[in-house]
Amino acid sequence: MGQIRWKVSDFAVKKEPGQARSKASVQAMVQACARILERRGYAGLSTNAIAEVAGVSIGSVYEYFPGKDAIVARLVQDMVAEVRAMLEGRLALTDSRNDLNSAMRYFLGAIYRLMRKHRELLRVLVFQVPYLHQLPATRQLEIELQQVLMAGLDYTREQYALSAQPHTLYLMTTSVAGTLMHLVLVAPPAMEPEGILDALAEKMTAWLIEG
Amino acid sequence: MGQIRWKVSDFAVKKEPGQARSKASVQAMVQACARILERRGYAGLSTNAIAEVAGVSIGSVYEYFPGKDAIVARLVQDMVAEVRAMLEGRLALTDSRNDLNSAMRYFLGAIYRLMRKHRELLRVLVFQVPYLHQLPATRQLEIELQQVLMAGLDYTREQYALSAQPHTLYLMTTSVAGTLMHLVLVAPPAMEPEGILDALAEKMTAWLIEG
Amino acid sequence: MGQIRWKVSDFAVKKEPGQARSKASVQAMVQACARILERRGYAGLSTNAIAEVAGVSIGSVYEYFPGKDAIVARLVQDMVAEVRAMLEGRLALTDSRNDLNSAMRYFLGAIYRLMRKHRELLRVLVFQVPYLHQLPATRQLEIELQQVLMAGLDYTREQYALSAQPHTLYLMTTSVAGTLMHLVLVAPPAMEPEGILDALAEKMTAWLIEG
Amino acid sequence: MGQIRWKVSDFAVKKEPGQARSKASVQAMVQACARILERRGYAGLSTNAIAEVAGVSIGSVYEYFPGKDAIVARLVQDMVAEVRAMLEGRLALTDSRNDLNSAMRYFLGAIYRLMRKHRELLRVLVFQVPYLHQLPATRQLEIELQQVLMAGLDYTREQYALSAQPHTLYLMTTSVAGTLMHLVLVAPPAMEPEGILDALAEKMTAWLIEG
DNA sequence: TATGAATGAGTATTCATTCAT
DNA sequence: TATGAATGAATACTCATTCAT
Repeated sequence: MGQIRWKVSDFAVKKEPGQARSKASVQAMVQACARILERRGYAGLSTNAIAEVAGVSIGSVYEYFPGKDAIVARLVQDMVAEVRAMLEGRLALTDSRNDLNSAMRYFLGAIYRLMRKHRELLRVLVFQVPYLHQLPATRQLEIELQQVLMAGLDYTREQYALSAQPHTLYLMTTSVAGTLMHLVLVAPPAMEPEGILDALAEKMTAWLIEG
Repeated sequence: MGQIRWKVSDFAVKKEPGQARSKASVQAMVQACARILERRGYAGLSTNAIAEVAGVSIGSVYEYFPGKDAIVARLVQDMVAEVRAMLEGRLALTDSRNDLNSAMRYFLGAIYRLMRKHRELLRVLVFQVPYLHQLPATRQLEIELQQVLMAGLDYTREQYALSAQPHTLYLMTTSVAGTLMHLVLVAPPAMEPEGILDALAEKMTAWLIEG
Repeated sequence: MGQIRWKVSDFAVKKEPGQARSKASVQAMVQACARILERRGYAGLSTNAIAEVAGVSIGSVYEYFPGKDAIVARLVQDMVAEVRAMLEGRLALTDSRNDLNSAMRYFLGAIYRLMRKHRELLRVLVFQVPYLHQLPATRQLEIELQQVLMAGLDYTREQYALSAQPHTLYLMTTSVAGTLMHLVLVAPPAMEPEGILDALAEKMTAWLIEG
Repeated sequence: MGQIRWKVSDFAVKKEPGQARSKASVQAMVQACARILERRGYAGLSTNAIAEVAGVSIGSVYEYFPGKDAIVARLVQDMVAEVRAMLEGRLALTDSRNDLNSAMRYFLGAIYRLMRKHRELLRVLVFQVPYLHQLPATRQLEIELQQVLMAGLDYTREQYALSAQPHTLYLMTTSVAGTLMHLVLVAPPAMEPEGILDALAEKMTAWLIEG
């Protein structure tokens, strides 16, 4: 019977790899986990499969992780780190003083491309991993995205006469998330995304300025 | 090993129940499926569990369904039928000629309440059932929602000077979906939904009218 | 890591066999368990081995028992039932009024022969099964043996001028148990048991009569 | 699959520790083995656990012992040495010429207290370690106990008119063993042991003198 | 000598599915 | 039609043991 509640320890690592060889093994397991999720889905993920694809023994898997879910958690953590690094890099380069709409469009595009890059993995994580929302990394990402948004908002508020209503920030995040998710995971490839992102950026900017 | 591709026959019924008793059995299985999904998640769903909860023998399950996924498919079909019935009922009662914003708000509220009612089941279906988007009923629902929206749009277009841009309809559906999903499945109960739905309706109406 | 505390449910049967075929399967599993314990010891007992020796599938084992310990518990239960049946049969046949020493010798011999019969199985149960003393059947047997002894004592007390001291009954049971255990499980076969049982019966009778 | 026959080499040490540090490591492993047996039982004993509790590496364990059973063997050896030392010390202090019953009582009490001291460890060794009776130390202890008893008997035979029958010595050892085992490992703590030991000593002395 | 990462055979357990009754 | 006993492939996880450093 599948479990329905998860303990923090399900997602914790057992032992941090010390030597270089250990680090490589752990990395191989996490990568193997990603490949299997993409190709076989969460139901096709097993510790034995991870060991095989990673080229390590099953014993080594349990040396470092208490079970497959901890490897998934680590994978999500790594992906969140990638998002964070990308956002920080972009933020340093951006100058939203000139044009709020351009800045908005720029970020939407960046996030869209990152999601596209991990399309199949993202699909499985979102639509199949039952505990995704309980993972520390997921929770942390949501918090950080809010902070980035709020910081950007405060920053630009000085430049523009921003008059966002109370719920606008919430509607923005959920709307953008809904659109990007559909665009990346559901919409047919035929649907041209650039125009949609243009329109989305425009509308979001309008929400910010006009309230 | 979990499968990654599903055939149409995985979701088909084996035999339509003829007698009243058979109908009751099938209904019991579908209801049992719903209860187990809510309480134990997709990983906790098994054909044996369905038989036990439904109070029928495991043999009977395979008499009517090729496997558990066909029962899930049937459950989704029933839920889609419920949505459809609700929407049709609402549409008949609504007169959007008077106030586009009120009509919009009215529908958002109706959908929100229906989603709330099936909160936990919806959560499992969306975040755990790997083949949800491949189900005929799911695909059909998306098409019908589009049609309802377009029909409503055509109807109201005569009343108002609607000037929606090419992508507006797409952005509306994805934004509304994203907001409702978050509101129902992710947001803390403390977050007061009525105000958010007010704001959402207002913004969506504005998109329609102002383009 | 091996467990150190056992729950009652570890020893309970999952489902009572109803049909004749089921009963035969369960009996085959219990017999297989006995054969494996005799030949390979408790460390060599596994659910897979039980299934193989019993000629049933591993699935069937778990159909009726939650694990191997429940099968061991059932085996002990059956053996206790055999002891009980033997004792009751002997008691009905015995007339201790004539000769207390003969009656004592008679019972010691009967118990000794039963223990001899299950020599290797008994050895493994006593010296290897960690939870033997926690089993309901074991506890029950101890209680019943005390009762039989006390009843016999009360009965014979009327015939003889029995003057057993307070601790004599306790010393009798532990001494007899110690001697029989050693005789059956430890002593070399060369050691002629009949003479020892004669001497033991004589001494135990003396304890009873002379206090 | 657990083994059922043990070779002498399973219980032999690989290498005698030379330096002081090595001696300390070996001692730590043996002590760790005792602690684990007490707390987790034989099923909870593993070489990895021994290494961890002893604070040495798993490699070191295999440097000095061929496996966990050799460590158990060494532990039993140490315990037997403790019994031997205790007995020799007691024997030197005892003068059984004055009172045979007092001497008997004295020894029973000494052995009882030693068994009490190692109660839980003794329970696991006796009821769970499958090869306990095959261990050289165990065999040696049985022989020595017989010798001590015989020597004491010869010595006291000169003082008293001892007329023990052929099997009396055997019955004494098995009865005493059975009673002490039950008193230490099975009987509830409520059962007052001193009175029982008094009665046992009295009866055993009587066997010696009266035959 | 000492370390501890890595190995992999072995064991418990589940669950979709079949088929004799 | 309905039943439910039986099957066995698949999966999670442990632990004795080796060997490169």
